[in-house]
Amino acid sequence: MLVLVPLLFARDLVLAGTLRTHRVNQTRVSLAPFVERLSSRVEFSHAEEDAILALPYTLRTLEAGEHFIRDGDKPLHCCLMLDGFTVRDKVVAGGSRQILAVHMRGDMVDLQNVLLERSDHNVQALTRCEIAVIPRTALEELSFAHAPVGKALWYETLVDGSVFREWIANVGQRDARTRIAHILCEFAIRLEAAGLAKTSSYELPMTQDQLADAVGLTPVHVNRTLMALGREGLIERRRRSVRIDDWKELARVADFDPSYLHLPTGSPGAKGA
Amino acid sequence: MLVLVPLLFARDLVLAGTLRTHRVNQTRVSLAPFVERLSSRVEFSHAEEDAILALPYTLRTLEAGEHFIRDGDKPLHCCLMLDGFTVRDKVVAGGSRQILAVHMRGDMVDLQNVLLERSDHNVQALTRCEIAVIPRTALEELSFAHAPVGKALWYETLVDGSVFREWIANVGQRDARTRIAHILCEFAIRLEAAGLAKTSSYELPMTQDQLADAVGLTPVHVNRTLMALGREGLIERRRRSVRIDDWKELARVADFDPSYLHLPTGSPGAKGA
DNA sequence: CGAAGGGTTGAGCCCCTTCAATCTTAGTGG
DNA sequence: CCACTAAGATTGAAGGGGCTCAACCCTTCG
Repeated sequence: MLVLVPLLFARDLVLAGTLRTHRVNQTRVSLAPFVERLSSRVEFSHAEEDAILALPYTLRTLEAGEHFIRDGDKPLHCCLMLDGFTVRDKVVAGGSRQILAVHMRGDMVDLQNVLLERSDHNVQALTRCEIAVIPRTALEELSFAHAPVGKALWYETLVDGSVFREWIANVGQRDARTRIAHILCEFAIRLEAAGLAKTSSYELPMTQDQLADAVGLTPVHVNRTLMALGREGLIERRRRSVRIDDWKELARVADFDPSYLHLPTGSPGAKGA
Repeated sequence: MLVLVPLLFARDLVLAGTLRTHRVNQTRVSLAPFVERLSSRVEFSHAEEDAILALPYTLRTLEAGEHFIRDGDKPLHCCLMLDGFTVRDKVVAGGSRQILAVHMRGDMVDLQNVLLERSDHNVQALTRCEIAVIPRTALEELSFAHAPVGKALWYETLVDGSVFREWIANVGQRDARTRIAHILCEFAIRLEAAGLAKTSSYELPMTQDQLADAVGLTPVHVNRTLMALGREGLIERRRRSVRIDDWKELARVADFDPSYLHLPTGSPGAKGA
């Protein structure tokens, strides 16, 4: 089931030529962003950094639309996003689906698999993705062998939970205009934090149908609302590309306060407050 | 700010007379249900159990409606529910609020405060509550000193996250009838798991206004929907008391599958599948 | 150049909201 | 024991935000 794809991963790394011959080196390079991400919140010793870099993993490419984990599976691994976008979703009776979270480079998807045996939702690739597949047992052992690593991973799952809470409020209480503006703001901040775009301008990683599933509206109404936001001069769009013309006003309309993202201090999230 | 209330706590304990003189004994008695809860998922040694029981804490009574933590606070403690009900909620622009979670005896509220510095939501008492207030530093130290304890607490927060995901799907995709039936089913299972009621009959811990805030509907529509569920013979109500006449049918209508609650095996959740 | 996926727009409808009134129940004080 | 009160539950009527259905358009790609 797991496929080694040694030549296709983190697109901005230029070490492809050496990968096949330097397996250890490949390992160190691929998980390095993971170490950086975790260490933005917890201080690591060199030994701990090395332990993270020594985690066993398999590189894998997912095609757009491919399901990686399905509701009810008992996954034996977690995946670290190296490139591309994935979503987590649930399908309810009647067949409609709710997107629960969108993940991008640097995110650890489904870290709850470290401890929860059975997955309660699907994980699907939005775009072609490169992921590092890490056995749950390795993550569990590492977490408890090195307390700071465990702390950092626990922290990640707590932030996950915080975003879920904001999403409950988003779909539960806000009208379409506010709801969509809010998710546009969230993407802006998170994409910039991940080094994938500037807050003022980015490529939306999803279609309007998918956006609709994320905010609990119909695609038709998402479209009308996006058009309206454009007409009001808050954003400009051309297909998937989004430009935020008036960040402050959009954030106001969106009722957006980035503190729920719990970004490390110094991140762009600060500007949104 | 923290008040010792030595005579009012876990109502089914009959040791009130000895509390003032046997501080150590009081401690052990009050956190015992906490040990039991955690050990349903992780195996503890005697030393670990003792370490949990030795956690410092303060007993406190909250009056109905009282806010315990507010959005933006930097809480230095977590609270273990000994009796009563609390909710976590967020208030959005415009003033409407979304209830994010309902907590009952045995639940550890706001365990994310162990690592996240700033609270992103409020915690409010629904009814009069007895809680054990535990310093976050004590929980953090314990978690990393005793890996199984850390594992159990991490587990608790992951289950929290799983419930949040289900709530996103609930408010995002389901119609009023399904949504309300779903939350009634969730309460039934959780109340029974907490030993507070039978699945077939329980006391709803909230008013229809509060229920409305939990499911993202108006109180008026919640009322109409409850009345309709009653007319259809799925439930019977008299004020807050709920009796489920046809569990299987209600669960079907609710699109309810309790696996998202990740209850320990052997819990009543099994029957809902 | 044709097909396919996704974006855009219109018309009509319905679920849920809003506003407002009435009813029920529990609690209080005389 | 009963009036009084307040909180919460219930019901009605009317309106609107978002849905459904369906058509059309635009871009990309083979």
